[in-house]
Amino acid sequence: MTNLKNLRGMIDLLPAQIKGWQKVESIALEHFNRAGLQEIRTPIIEQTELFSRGIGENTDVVGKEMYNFDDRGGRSCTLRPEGTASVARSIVQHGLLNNGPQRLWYRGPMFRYERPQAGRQRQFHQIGVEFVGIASVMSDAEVISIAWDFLKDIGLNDLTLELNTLGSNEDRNGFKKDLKDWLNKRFDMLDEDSQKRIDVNPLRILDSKNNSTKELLCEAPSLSDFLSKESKTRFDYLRKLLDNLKIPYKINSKLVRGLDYYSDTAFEITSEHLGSQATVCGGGRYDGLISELGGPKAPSIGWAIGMERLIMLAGDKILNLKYPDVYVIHRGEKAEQLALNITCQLRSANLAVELDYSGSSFSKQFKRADKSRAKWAIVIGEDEVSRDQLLMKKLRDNENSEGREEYIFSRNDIDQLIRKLNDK
RNA sequence: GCGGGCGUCGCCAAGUGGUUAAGGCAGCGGCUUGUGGCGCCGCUAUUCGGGGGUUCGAAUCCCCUCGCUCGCCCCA
Repeated sequence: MTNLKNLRGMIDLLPAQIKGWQKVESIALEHFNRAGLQEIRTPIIEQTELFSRGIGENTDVVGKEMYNFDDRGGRSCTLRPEGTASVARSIVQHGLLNNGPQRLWYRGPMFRYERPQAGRQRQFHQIGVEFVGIASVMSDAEVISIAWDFLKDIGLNDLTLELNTLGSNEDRNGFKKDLKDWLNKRFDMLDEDSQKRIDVNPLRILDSKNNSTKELLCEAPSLSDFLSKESKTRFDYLRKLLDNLKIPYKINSKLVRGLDYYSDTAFEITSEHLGSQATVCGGGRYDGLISELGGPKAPSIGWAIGMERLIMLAGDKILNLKYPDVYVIHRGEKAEQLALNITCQLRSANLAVELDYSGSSFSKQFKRADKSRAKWAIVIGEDEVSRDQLLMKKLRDNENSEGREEYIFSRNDIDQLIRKLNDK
């Protein structure tokens, strides 16, 4: 055993698990293609400033969870903790909005320096969608429905869509001021965490898990009283659109979300089967981010799904493993060459073929062929080579242990063999 | 960042201070030199995540460190 190990929270995805990932990714791609989205890929390292400005200096993500380092030129760099800021930067930098609104998706690793636990790693993977430059409430509903339909299609059932509106920045600022005053008057009754947050990020206190604070907050001013008419109308309309789409949701007025750039629509999709990290998808509207990063005014909305959590929920449902169609057994030098040729020819015909490399006895090779769960074996030995023939034999045939199906083909008649293989 | 549990072969594990570290699965070889799924036989950890210490003696006790896991904070 080597003493080289993975870094904490950085996990390997081993071959046995990858099938599930590929399946999920291919289903996602289908959904995105149908919705007419385009993929964007951005670097996993950015200037630190992008995140501190984009996500917000006072958020937990920026304050204590980023992987920062100085490169050899002394620039402060950060491994991206999320995807939206990078996508926004890229859009601004390349002027993509000159071509009209952007409807994009992305995927890739994200990094957050946190203590790992179930459903949380330091390197994890997100797949996300961003609609940039679209203000219409329709886009809110559409973006949510893309996530919802995708998760349904993966086979996830007991999911909850939690929905809230954060109002416009002005709405929130007014509310923040009132809330702060109200909280300061009751400073001694708050838990320690919340006391620290009053000036830094009072909204997050609403989300407190501390019981006495929770109780106290029942009396607190409510954001809904500060919502502008526009924000209210927008939220009501979104609800109506979701009702029409038959997407069930639960209003959660405590849902604040940890990134500063959100405004108006905020949502999470949660599951009870994830342990304490219940959120599988999180997103919301970020109307100010693009201009904050030096771009034009471009109202936007998006979400991100945590792949690891999604895979955990999906479990074996998505697996349906693919076994080889054919296992090629051979013995002798000439047979070996022929076996390799046949293998490649069959693969060109779109068949999944496994070739034995062991050089051991036929008996052993047959055992391995069985283990591979292939449907057919092709046997090439000295006899076959001298007669220019191929023997094809049915595997995994439990019923007839005596007369198992066998076919002999001429070496020059591969097409016929392929036809037989495709028969069933 | 804080607090619990854990770490013995590729996997699942027994062993809790006395000397050869059970067992099962998988793997490899044989019974069966060209024919399979069963069965039987054999092989596979100089070593117990890593380092240091206590001891005549440590996988077993102590310290440090790395990793995993669960909870808090927060998020995907």
